[in-house]
Amino acid sequence: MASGQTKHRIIQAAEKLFATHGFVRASLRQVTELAEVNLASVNYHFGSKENLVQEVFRRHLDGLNVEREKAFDSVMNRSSKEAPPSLSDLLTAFIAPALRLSTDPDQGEYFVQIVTRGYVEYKEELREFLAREYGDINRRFFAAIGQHLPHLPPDEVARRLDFTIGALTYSMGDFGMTKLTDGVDRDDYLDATIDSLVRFTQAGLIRSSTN
Amino acid sequence: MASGQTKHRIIQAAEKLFATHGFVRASLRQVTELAEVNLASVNYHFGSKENLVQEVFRRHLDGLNVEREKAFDSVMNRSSKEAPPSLSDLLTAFIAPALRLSTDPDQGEYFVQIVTRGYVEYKEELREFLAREYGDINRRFFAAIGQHLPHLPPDEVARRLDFTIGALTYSMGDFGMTKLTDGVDRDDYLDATIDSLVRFTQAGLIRSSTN
DNA sequence: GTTTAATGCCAACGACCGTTTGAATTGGGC
DNA sequence: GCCCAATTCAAACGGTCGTTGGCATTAAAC
Repeated sequence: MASGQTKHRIIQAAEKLFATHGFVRASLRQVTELAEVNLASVNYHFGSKENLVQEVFRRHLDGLNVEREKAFDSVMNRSSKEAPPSLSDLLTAFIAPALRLSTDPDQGEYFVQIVTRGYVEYKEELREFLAREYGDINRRFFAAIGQHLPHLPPDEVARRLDFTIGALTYSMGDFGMTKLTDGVDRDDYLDATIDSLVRFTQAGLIRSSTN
Repeated sequence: MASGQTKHRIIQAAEKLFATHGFVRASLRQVTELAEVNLASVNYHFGSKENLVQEVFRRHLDGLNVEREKAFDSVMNRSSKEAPPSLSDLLTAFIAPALRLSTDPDQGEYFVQIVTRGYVEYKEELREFLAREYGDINRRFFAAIGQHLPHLPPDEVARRLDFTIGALTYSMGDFGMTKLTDGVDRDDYLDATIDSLVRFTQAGLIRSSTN
């Protein structure tokens, strides 16, 4: 078998089983059986199960990170000091890559479940990892969004951003689950969800001070 | 040891370990060691680890369910056909019990993590369980909230309710984590978060159709 | 064709798991 | 004090786990 083939087969099988059964429940015997490779090859190619786990969900998170950077840069490049990006554009850039990736049948069939599992099963470690790898782009997004809420105290801005992230995160999981009904185009439904979520969070962010 | 003592000690220890290490990772040996009871007593009192797991997170979910029922009934009883409950009151009734429970140092120190773990590790089973046990109160909430959005198509209402649940769910986890800063009273911060979330979701629900 | 390093494979190891067994211990009812 | 049911306990069982060691196979280098 050509080099790299085995590694790839293992990762593919691991993604599927980790997503459906969790990192702990899914055993290397199940993974290697699904991948149709020898049991020992996991430790040969990855060193340990722990390393395989890390490689699996790092791959997905890296993908999302790249897309988010692209979306942010694209929005900022289209704007200027005189005409800063609209809140709607910023939110779309923040939301769309995540929702898109979570429904991409090639890249992210198991993306959401992988991240969710990782977040729950490796709570502290993943939290640090996210802060380290995502901290930058998130801070830039939040700074840009925060400029649309100059009248609010910082902790209230932080709270509303948390609500925004929460709505997005839940949508990713729920969408992947999936409420797509027959006869509705996948991309159409995705676009409708993105649009709906952008409007929802925008209204929540700027208008939640009224009664 | 008085009867019931052992059972209680096991549940207490199990809650802590299940929350911090997950249902799979936390072994009965760890649980019984922390509880300072004999290993076999788990199977004696609960029959199996699976039963213990179910009892642990059922206890929390039951508690939340009761609080939610109370809050819903309270809001509805204060209203009439001529003066239906306001959206703000409905959202408060929907949100407050969950956030309160998730920050109650006695009842819910591990509540959020328990539910999150359960949701991830027992995906399908917990989903059915939630639909069976919570379906009723949730449907009643959604019906009452939906009456404030009569102009919207049902699937758009459903989406916005998902966003609402997402913001709440995320807040529960994040709040418990916790961003409470020194010198700020716990209840004050909780009330501020409830208020902020109610306003955020209210704005998102009724005003997200504008640009 | 021979050498050599990389990779695949089989079998086994020790560790930990949930569960069960059967005997010891407890404590209330008589 | 004795009985009996409930509970606790130490020990072990069978099974699965991640990992490893040693040997077979491959394929590129010379």
